[in-house]
Amino acid sequence: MNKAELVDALETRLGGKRQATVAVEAIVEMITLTVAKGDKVAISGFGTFEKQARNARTGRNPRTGEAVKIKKTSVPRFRPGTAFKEVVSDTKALRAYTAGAKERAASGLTSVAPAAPATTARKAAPATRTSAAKTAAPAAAPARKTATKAAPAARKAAPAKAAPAKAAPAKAAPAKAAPAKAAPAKTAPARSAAKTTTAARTTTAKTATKRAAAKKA
Amino acid sequence: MNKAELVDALETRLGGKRQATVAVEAIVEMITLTVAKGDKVAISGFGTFEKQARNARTGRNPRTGEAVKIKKTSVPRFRPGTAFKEVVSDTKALRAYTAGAKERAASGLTSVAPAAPATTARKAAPATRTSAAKTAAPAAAPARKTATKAAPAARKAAPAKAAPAKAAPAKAAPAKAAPAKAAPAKTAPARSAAKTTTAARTTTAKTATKRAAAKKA
DNA sequence: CCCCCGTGAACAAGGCAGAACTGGTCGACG
DNA sequence: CGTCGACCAGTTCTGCCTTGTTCACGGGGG
Repeated sequence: MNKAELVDALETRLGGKRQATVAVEAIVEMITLTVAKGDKVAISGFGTFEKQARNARTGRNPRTGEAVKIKKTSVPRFRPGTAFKEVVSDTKALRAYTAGAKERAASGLTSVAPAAPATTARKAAPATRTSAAKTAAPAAAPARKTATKAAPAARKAAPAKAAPAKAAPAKAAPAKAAPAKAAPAKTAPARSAAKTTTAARTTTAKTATKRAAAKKA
Repeated sequence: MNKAELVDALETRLGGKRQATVAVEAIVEMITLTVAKGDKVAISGFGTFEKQARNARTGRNPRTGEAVKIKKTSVPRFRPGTAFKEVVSDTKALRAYTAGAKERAASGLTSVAPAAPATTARKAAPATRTSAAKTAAPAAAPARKTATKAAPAARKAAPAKAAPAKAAPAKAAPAKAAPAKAAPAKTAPARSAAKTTTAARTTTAKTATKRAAAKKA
C-alpha cells in the first residue's frame, strides 16, 4: 500500500480526499520534525518514534570488503506498541481489532465521537495476551553465566548457508557468459550484467539516457 | 510527545481537535490493519511499515538465565525513508525541512494545495546529503565536470581495487570472462550493439558523476 | 484528468556491532 | 482506574555500511 492508496482508504473516514491527504502529510511532518528535535512521539497502542543516537563504528563496504569509518549519527527508530504487535502476530487479535475498527469507522465518519467502541475492542485483545504474570521467578540467577559458547558456530553456519545459496544461482546463469563474481571486478555485478543483457530494453536504455542527460544538464 | 500532544499540535492544521483525533486514529488503525494483513505501507519520504516474520529461537530469561522457547512470530517493522533519516541526522536538513513545513502549514490550513513548497524543501534536503560518493570523489573530482570520460575511469578504479578483495574469497574469477557490460551486447539490437556498450558505460558514469556532484554541492 | 518524468525505494553481498527479546515492576497515560 | 510503556540484563540476531541498478511512486505539466 503506497501513500495514494492509504489516502484513498482513509478518504471515507476523514471526509474527503483532501482531508485525508492533508492529514497524512501533517502527521508525517509532525512526527518527522518532533523526532528530529529529539523528542519522542508516543502513540499509545501503536508505537513510539524516537531519535536514536548511533556511535561511530567501523563499517565495511560489502562489495569490496574494504573497511570504512562511519561517524556517529542519529537515526529515527520506531518501537511498535503492544496492541500493534499483537494484531500483527495474532490472527485472532486481528479480527477483534478489525471489528472494533469497523464500528469506529461507521460512526466516526462524520461524527467525531465514538471512542467507546474502540475501548471495548481494545479490552478484548489484551485478554488473549500470553504474557501474564504467573511465573514468580523465585531464584534470582542460579546459573546465569553458564553461557554456552555455541554461538560462534551458529553464526558461522548461517553465513555458510547463505553463501552457497547465492553462489548457485549466480553460477547457473552466467557460467559461460560472464561469471558474476569474476566479471564484476571490473564494474558490473554479475546479476546486473545478466539482467541488462536480457532486458537491455530500449525503455531502460532510454530512461538511463534521459537520466544522465538530465543530471548532466 | 504523547498522543494528546500530537493531536493538539495538529489541531490547527487539520481544522479542529476532533478532526485531528479522528485522523490520527484512522491512520494508525489503517496502518495497523494493513500491516497485520501482510501488506506493507510505504509512505514516500517517511518510511515503510511492514510485517516481518521471526523464526523460532531459544530465548533466555536475562534475570534467571533460564532458557525459554520462543516460537516463530511476526512483528511490525518500520524502515525510515531517506528524507526522514536525513532530517533526523542532519541539523541543516532539519531547518530546510522545517521551512517547507511551515509554508505548507500556513497555506495548507484550510486550502488544500501547496505541494510546491514542499517539493522545494525536499529538493533542498538531498543537496545536503553527506552520505556517499565521497569515496569515489577524489579520483573523479579533478576531471569530473570537464572530462566526462574521466569519470568512467575513476569509477573503474574503485571497483578494481574491490575486485581482488572479493575475488579472493569468492575465488572463482575467470579473468577472461567478458566484461559484464560488453557481454550483454549480444542481446542488443544490431545498431545498438556497439553503441549500447558505450552508452551504457557513459550512462553509468554519468550517474556516478551526478551523484557525486550533488553530494558535493 | 491523464501521462510522463524525476526521484525515492528496494536489493545484494560480507562482516561486525548495535538491537531485540523476555519479564517483573513502577510510573505514566488514556 | 485500568492498562500500556520503559527499564535492566545476557544472549541471540538482526540491521547497517556502499553503490550500482532497476522498479515504482509521487507529482507536475499539458
